[in-house]
Amino acid sequence: MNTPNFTPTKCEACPIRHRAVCARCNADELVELDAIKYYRSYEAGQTVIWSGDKMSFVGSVVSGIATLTQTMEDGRTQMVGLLLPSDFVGRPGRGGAAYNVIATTDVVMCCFRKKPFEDLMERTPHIAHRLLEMTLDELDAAREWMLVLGRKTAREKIASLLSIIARRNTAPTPDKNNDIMVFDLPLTREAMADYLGLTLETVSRQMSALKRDEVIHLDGKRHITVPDMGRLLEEAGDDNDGGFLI
Amino acid sequence: MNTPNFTPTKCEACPIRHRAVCARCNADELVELDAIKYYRSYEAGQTVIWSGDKMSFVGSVVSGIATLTQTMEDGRTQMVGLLLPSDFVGRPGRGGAAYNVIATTDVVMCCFRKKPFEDLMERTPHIAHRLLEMTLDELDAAREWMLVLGRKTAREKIASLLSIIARRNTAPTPDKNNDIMVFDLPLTREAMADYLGLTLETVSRQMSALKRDEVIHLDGKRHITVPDMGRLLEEAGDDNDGGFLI
DNA sequence: GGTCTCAATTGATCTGGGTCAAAGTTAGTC
DNA sequence: GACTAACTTTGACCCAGATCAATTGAGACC
Repeated sequence: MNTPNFTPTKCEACPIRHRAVCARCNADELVELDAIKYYRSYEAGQTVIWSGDKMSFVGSVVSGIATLTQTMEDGRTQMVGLLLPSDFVGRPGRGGAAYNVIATTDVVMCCFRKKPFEDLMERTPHIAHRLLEMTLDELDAAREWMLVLGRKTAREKIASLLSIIARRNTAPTPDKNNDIMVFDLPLTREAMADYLGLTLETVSRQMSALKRDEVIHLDGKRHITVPDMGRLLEEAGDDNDGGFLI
Repeated sequence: MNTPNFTPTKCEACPIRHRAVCARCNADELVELDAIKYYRSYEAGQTVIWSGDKMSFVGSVVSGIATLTQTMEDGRTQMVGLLLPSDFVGRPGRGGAAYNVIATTDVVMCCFRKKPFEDLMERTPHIAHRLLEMTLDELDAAREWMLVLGRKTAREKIASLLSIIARRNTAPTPDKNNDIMVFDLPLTREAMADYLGLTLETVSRQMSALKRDEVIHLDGKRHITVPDMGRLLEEAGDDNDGGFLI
């Protein structure tokens, strides 16, 4: 696990400043970034980028949640990434998109036109370094997920997903050693299934089972309370500190 | 798919020169790299790096084959990467290793002490860029593999693995449109199973089935002939150009 | 309130791949 | 050539999760 040391700047709206670029950036870089920056909005369900399309921008999620998915001709789909606020989208130096990017909720993105961004990256090593950092994080996440997909049972998969979302979604609980976590599930059962390589029925059944066994509490379909994070991690199969995803 | 444009230099033994660094590197960089470079050998079966250990070097595979694996407490293991000659190992800027690296055959690695390499990277943007390129390639490969693990059948998984190895292993066939491919499988059935999220029995059965259906020919246990690559790709479920892994 | 729609649950049944077990190959090594 | 030991194949059986199908919410809108 790797927590970037960045010094937050004044611009709250644009995460790329904080996370993608600003580890040690200087005023000039910020001015340049501001000059090529703009915003885009997408509605829930809308496709942000189609796999294979050429991408004209890179950027990061400001608010909302998007997913990266791959699809086979016969319709089987696998989610390969989850984009939460402050996550970076785009592949500097690459022509086309490799996956579908789909807005799960309404999404606002902070974008930079690709060419100017790449030029800026060429001139400012900090940006390239920060991007390498982030890409290594994503690679770790993807490989962690390969273990989930290849070797875990349905119940373990669900627990793994919940613990990842809990970790990313919860404001640090005032509670002592954040045993308790409360959050809203940003995904439908079908989306969860696509992430986990399961069917939505299996997801539903395992959610019910975890609820029955009091590993989680469900309030409505989406609002979740985890009374004991340690227990959830056990269920996920990574007893230790493990399981850090995207 | 992304084929790096590198201009080969004189040093045949050290792939990092050619692939990791030398897209547009200059003489100074080469001299510096030479100064901090050394070689290591590992026997088949030997563990190169344990997950969690701090890594003192980065480098690349010169000869032989190694694997990246993750393991759960109860012994379930998932291979998350395959390292063939010229592949890069190590995570500049990161402290510890995230996976076990295991030599499948005898392996020779060309290594650079980590700190000097990072210092060099700091000074020479080309290296950081090249590393970003490579990491993006690995990320694509990992995500492609997530689709394989999450959504493909056993038969499709085997076909996917074989087509990847064929693509990486075969010298370009003199044959017209390289329909035919011949290569040696560098993995045991168990290693294949760990890569594909299957058991070795299932791998064996599916190999036999592909042989029976004449998708492949087996000569001994390891020497494989693919009479029609198009057919194999169909079996893998990626009809188009698809399936490019590591 | 009713009703339309879409997400989610639950049940019944089926099956691909896992598990357990035995037998066959191959490459060393003495 | 016989003896190991490690790898591989094949068979018989089982079960976790898929599939097919019906039911139950929970908003949103009139």
